[in-house]
Amino acid sequence: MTGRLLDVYHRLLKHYGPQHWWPADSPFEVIIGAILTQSAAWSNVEKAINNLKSKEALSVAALRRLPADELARLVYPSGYYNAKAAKIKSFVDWLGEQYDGDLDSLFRLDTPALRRELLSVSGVGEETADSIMLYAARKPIFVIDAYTRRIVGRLGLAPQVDSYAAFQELFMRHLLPDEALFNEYHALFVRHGKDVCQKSPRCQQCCLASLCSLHRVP
DNA sequence: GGCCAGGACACCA
DNA sequence: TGGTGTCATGGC
Repeated sequence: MTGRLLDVYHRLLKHYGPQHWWPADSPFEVIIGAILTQSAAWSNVEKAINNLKSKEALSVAALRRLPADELARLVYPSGYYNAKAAKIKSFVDWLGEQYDGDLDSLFRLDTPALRRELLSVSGVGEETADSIMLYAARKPIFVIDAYTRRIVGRLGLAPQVDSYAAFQELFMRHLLPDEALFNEYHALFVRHGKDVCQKSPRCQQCCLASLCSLHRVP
């Protein structure tokens, strides 16, 4: 399995090149982006983040001061704006109260403790927590998203149990814990998912077509 | 006009 | 425990 997973990775990397993830100027911006991108197109998240930057609201202190309705207005383009404003509020209030607003002290926790802590925050689920750990705290943990599940499924590599943990285990068990590898691999899955696998007919020309179960003789 | 996008959570059986 | 509804804008 290790060889197959690395083969897929190298094919994607060769085809698309490095993705330079996460597209953000700071670890804190990664976190806000991770919340805003929940079930949203990244182009819409960029608009919301630019709104926050233009109001100089992209900091723990500024977001804690900002009234919820005003925050909702700024993140409006990313959709679910009331829900996402509440999630951002819950995160920055929690970070302020528990860690004095200091991300470095949060990120000093070991990986299991950090994951538990992040999951305790309302609005932070498994994918968001893992995205924060990989792309903001730079911990070697594999992020699973809808694209990853879809592509892994088409490759015929999906685990028996259809759960986040089972998909994550597939990568964590068979790959060495390598933050740079996990960073690039997940970014490539997303790139490939956007680029090709949303449109299954085009998958015949995609760089993974020869591995894909859609094109194997049953 | 319909579908989907780098999910999470409450609720119900 | 697993399925379903809700939250909602913007691009194609």
